[in-house]
Amino acid sequence: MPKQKQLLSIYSRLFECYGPQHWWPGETPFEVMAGAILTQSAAWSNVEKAINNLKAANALSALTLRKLAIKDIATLIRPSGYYNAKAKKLKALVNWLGRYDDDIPRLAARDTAGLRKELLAVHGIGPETADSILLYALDKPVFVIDAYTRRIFTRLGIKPEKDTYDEWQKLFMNSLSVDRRLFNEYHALIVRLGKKQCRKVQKCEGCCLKEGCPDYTLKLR
DNA sequence: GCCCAGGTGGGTA
DNA sequence: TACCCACATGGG
Repeated sequence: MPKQKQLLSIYSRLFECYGPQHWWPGETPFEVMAGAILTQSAAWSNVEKAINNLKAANALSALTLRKLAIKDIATLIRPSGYYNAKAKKLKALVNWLGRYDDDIPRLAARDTAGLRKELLAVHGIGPETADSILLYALDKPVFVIDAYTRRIFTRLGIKPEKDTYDEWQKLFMNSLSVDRRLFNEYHALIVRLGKKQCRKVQKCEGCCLKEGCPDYTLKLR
């Protein structure tokens, strides 16, 4: 089967099984941006706690975060883990936004490639975080690659020659139509499936995505 | 107590 | 370029 058909077929099966995911879980573009940093190597349940702390302190805006000291930001986002490192990263993000007067619609109007390059130059924003911001906060058609994507598709026998972020992204973006809604839903569904991975390989019932589990098939639910 | 979660940056060979 | 490691909380 051609790669394009395989990817669309997997997407259909995921969508039929789980339905629309309504991603990203965030009320404003800025909340999405902050969430993209806070969720780095962290469970979303912990990120929610951090975001709620920021909301309660009226600190979930670029303006407030620029005024706050790094150690005070760190205290608020403590539940998300790596709080000192992430406080610095949030500072870098809001300082960058300040160069555009925190005008997110104005940002969104700029070209995707140029924006991506600038995001990657911000401390704490790597390719996955940059693409999450582009797709979920700025509505740009880029495919987000994460650990789940690599793990699931490798086990399905679909992977690029080189195991790099850019190669993975090309695999999806060259095989699918460039459609932000498709990219949005597809990535959200991948995470939904990935989160179901079985923790006990010995008792796997077909849901496990871990390396070494003999029973894995893309048996959903 | 142990494992892991929607990564990234910095240092070393 | 290709590895290592630090960064840290909370749920299963």
